[in-house]
Amino acid sequence: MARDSTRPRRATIHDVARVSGISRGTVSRVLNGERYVSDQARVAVEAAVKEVGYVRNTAARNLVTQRSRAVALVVHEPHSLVLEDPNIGNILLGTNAVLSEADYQMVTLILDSQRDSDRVAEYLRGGFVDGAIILSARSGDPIALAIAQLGIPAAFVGHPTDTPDVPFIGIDNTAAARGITERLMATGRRRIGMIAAALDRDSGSDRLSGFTLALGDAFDPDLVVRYPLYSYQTGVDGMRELLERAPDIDGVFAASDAVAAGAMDVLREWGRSVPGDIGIVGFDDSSWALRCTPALSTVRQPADALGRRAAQQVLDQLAGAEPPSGGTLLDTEIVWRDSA
Amino acid sequence: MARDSTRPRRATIHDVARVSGISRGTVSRVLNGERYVSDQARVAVEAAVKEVGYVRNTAARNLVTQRSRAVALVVHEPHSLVLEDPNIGNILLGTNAVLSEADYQMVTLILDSQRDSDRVAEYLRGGFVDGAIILSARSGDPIALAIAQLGIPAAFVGHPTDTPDVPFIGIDNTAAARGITERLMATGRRRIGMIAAALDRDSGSDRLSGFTLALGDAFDPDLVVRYPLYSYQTGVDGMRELLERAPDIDGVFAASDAVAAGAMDVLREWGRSVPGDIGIVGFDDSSWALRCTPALSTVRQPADALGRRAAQQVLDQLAGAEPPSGGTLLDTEIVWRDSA
DNA sequence: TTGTACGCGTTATCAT
DNA sequence: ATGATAACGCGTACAA
Repeated sequence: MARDSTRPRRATIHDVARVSGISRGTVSRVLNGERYVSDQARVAVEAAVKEVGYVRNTAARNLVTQRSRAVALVVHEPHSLVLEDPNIGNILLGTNAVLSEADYQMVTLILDSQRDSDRVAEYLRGGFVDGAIILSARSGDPIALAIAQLGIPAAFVGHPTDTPDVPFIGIDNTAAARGITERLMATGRRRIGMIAAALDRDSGSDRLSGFTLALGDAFDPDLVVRYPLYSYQTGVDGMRELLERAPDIDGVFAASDAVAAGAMDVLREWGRSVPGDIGIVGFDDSSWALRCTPALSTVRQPADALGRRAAQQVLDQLAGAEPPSGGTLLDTEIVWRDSA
Repeated sequence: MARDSTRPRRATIHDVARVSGISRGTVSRVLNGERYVSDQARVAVEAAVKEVGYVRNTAARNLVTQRSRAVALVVHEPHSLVLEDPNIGNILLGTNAVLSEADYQMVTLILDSQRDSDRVAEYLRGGFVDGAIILSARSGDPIALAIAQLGIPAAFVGHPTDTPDVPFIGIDNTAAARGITERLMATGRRRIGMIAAALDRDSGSDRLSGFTLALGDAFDPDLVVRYPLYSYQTGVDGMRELLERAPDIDGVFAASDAVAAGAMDVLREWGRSVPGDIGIVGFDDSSWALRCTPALSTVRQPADALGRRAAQQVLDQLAGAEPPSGGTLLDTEIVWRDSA
């Protein structure tokens, strides 16, 4: 196809060389601030650059230098979840902070459909990025596959079950869930239920495991309800279901703060006081937690640190370090407030 | 720098040609599914591709085809705002949907510091994207400058004041704010205040203008408090300030739903009933609105549509259309619930 | 239908 | 210190 003739062609090094009467090689050297260029040449080149309005084509440069100084952040969440999950934003900011500090460009790729999936895989293969960080990959993820096959430096945030080769940064959801459930038990509750969510991901199923472990013999499967998403609506529906199944329930572990918020609104509606009649705890320590009345007891997840560590992991590999065989688990912290 | 010798070199068309015994030109044709290739050649090439594990270097292809099939979405929000603003996620999803449909890759660039700003400008200039969509650019934005200087197809979401050349998609904040304020006045309130925010952006200052216009002679500057961010905390602080200044206040226009939520929590704390003692309205119709008790009356902003239209605008320009000289304003809608 | 050769815009090597 | 010239990986006009 012929070049689009409506917009003027971008100036190239060629043009600068022609106008300044200096060879391309020297022009390139000036542009990159290398030594061994005369002041005379430098001045002439700089003038020519201004005259023709030259801006470097980084894509072409990358072709020859074989690197792009860009790292992809792949966000693999369907639709609304991107909006509801408070951790994503913090992970993203943490990642960006570290990459930015190292003068790498973070390129965020959002997956919202199968079609996106294929295109993102193509993008990753295309040589536009030197490495990748993947958020919450699912089982059989084509992206994870592309990464593995391509062998570029990468790290997962979260713990994908079926891609053992790539390092990951996560938290110990099981231990954290167990911890806060035990704390809830210690307040003297006898009938404790859980609103579980996102069981197709390690975070969701691990939180349920932790809950089960904590209760031990006291575990009653009827007191667990399961929903696909970590959402406010899940809390609303889940709490209603629990109250109908077991009107005598006196404690609830919600799989996330948003879920807990939904549950608390239902409790108010039903005239159950918190923490008087029912104690409730959440997970994430997101902005939801402080908005609840009473303020929510929950687990603090170091989302920002997760992003930072994942980014650092990729940077290390870029610098030549071997990727660690296993993963890294960051510490969580119980934040005890007034809801239990 | 010598090629990194630790990782094996990626296979190229060259390798495929060598292994299959077919020329590079024909290999390229097979790869692009062009006509005029014999089945024999096609089969041989496909076998060789598998054998050497060839994947196309899209970056190199872009260099010769002079386009990337990627569009940048530049999110220019400091830190926490990315997390709090519910519109951003929806705009982002709308944009991605349209670009994805047209088989364009959306590349999201997050700006969180001055350093990011320079690097993103460099990225935009680098030839990695065919166009750009800019969210909430500020005055004197270096990104907006780079866009204008570069002359690539672009569109703003929101209405930057000092970059007149680039088309924008927005809403009429002034009219919408005026509309909901008038509606609030119609409920019989006499002392109406506003918690204004983000006055450094058109959305913030326009909402204040609309409020002022609606009140007309009844406008009392003492009943307006100003804060930098559209946040829950702004609502908390702002409502306290208003109550201290004017204990007899009976109506509040909050600059966003998050602000309104903060304000309502303070009102509860102070023992003022909503809507009994005080009527309150917000802006955005985000998830905050339904979480408030009572449910918040607010202005619905078509965030998803904003993203879609901006993307379409860029695609049109990419297809050769002239950028419209002015901007496009999408309709808002008052959603009247129970808080006023 | 296929192969050859050139160009995309840049950096890197090697003389000079 | 500088200028030719060869890559980088790919598409494509042209010739065959």
